[in-house]
Amino acid sequence: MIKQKPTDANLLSRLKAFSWLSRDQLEGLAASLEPIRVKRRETIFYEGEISDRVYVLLSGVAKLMLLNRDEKVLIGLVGPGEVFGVSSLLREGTRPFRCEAFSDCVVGVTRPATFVGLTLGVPLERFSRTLEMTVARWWTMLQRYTNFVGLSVRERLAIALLELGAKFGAADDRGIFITLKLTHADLAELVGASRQRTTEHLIEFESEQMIIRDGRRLIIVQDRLRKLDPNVAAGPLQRGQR
Amino acid sequence: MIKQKPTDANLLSRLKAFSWLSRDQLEGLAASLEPIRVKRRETIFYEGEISDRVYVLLSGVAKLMLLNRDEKVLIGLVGPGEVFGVSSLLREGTRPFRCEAFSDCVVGVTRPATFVGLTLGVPLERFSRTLEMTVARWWTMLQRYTNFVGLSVRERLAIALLELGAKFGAADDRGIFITLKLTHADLAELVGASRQRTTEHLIEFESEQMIIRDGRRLIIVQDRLRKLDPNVAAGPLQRGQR
DNA sequence: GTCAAATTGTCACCTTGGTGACAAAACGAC
DNA sequence: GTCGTTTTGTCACCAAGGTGACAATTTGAC
Repeated sequence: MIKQKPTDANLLSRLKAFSWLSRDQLEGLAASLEPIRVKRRETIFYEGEISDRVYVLLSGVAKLMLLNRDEKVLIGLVGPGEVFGVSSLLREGTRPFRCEAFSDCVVGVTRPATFVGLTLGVPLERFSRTLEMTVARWWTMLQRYTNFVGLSVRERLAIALLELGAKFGAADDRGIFITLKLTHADLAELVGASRQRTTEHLIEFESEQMIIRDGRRLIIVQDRLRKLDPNVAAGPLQRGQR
Repeated sequence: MIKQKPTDANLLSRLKAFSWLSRDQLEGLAASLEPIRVKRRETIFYEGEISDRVYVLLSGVAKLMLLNRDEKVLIGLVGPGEVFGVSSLLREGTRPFRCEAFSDCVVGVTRPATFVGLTLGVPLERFSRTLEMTVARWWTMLQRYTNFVGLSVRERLAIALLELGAKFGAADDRGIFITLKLTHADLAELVGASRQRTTEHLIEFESEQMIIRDGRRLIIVQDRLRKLDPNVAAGPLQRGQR
């Protein structure tokens, strides 16, 4: 990455995402953005890194991707004028995705607090909390779906059960008791599989003692199920991991 | 749905999502929330409806789902203390998902402007713009992934090409010219398919004149491709549609 | 308690799409 | 232009998982 001369407010004002900002705001933002050149194929940030910067793509195209188990999933392309690296606006702090330049890019970099202060005029903490309260679900669901790509029904089912346990579970001496009455069809919908396969996998899980069935309620044995979750099994993500 | 007596600030303060709010904020919010009882299986809102309310789940469990083509996809479960129906915080205005009570629920309903005013102390418009600038990508990607569930490679590829056209396309007399040099492998990653199948489908698309290949660049013929996109083909969503 | 409706358990069959393996073609660095 | 590297085009093979069809079981409404 190579530094460039400071960003110009006029340039920003031409990007539609910023058109609603006042002249003062544009100037403040332009001044705070540190412009950086990134060449094609170079990485802008890695998954697992601490996310303490927000980025504005000034020119070029970048791609967001996830390294799922061994294969990578392209999550989306970022075009000029888009703000990305937005996980830094949440308090929880690491990047879930990797971002790399798809073509040569110029990227403006700034600090989340500055960005939020300038555009909204509210302290970052307050904004983060509001985001967490409202749109964090999108975030969670997005990570869920992207993680699901390329996984087998067995794995997706294991993950779904763990999530249910985390959200609707009560500790029990045998594991985590799920306090919902879920039919196999519900579970199937949740993981995007057919009812029949879901039934079969549940029976399999039971025989492997990953779950216990108490009538129509489920008790999940976290430790065993977690072995099926590739994200957990692989350990925390680290920069440079292949 | 049946109305209930007004919500209590003490109840809210016990929900962890709201724990950071001041006593005053909690009281304001409690006063503005109109509590409604919803019985199991009843619908809280339909996809396609105008979204002009925010909801707080006070008790029970609700489910969010998408009606994809003929089959429904369960997107996620909402537990007590969660805020949902958050698309109303964006300016663009209809519900992408359907929400129904999974068990008997008590839901607090309020207006987005009131909600944002009380929690953030900023006008809704300003907040919406900021959301659109920052986290709208999550939203878009989430809709993308949920729509992908249950679709064939052919359909996913068609959708991806349309998206690329919308984002990186330039009008051309033959269709929309995609200004990126994408390899089949890139496209394959984007739709979650193997490179080989992607090649085959592209050839198929070409022979059906849904795309034109100009060297390694693509020109897409929107009208034809769109027939493959189940969301478009079905026409705009309407309440009560089966 | 009774009975219809919903849920679960099992199968056989068949489609979709992943994989590895190459050859042909196109590209790009020199 | 030349030559190694990418990318594209094609196949045959195989595994995962969807589907329809039932029987067995459980549930819940009355």
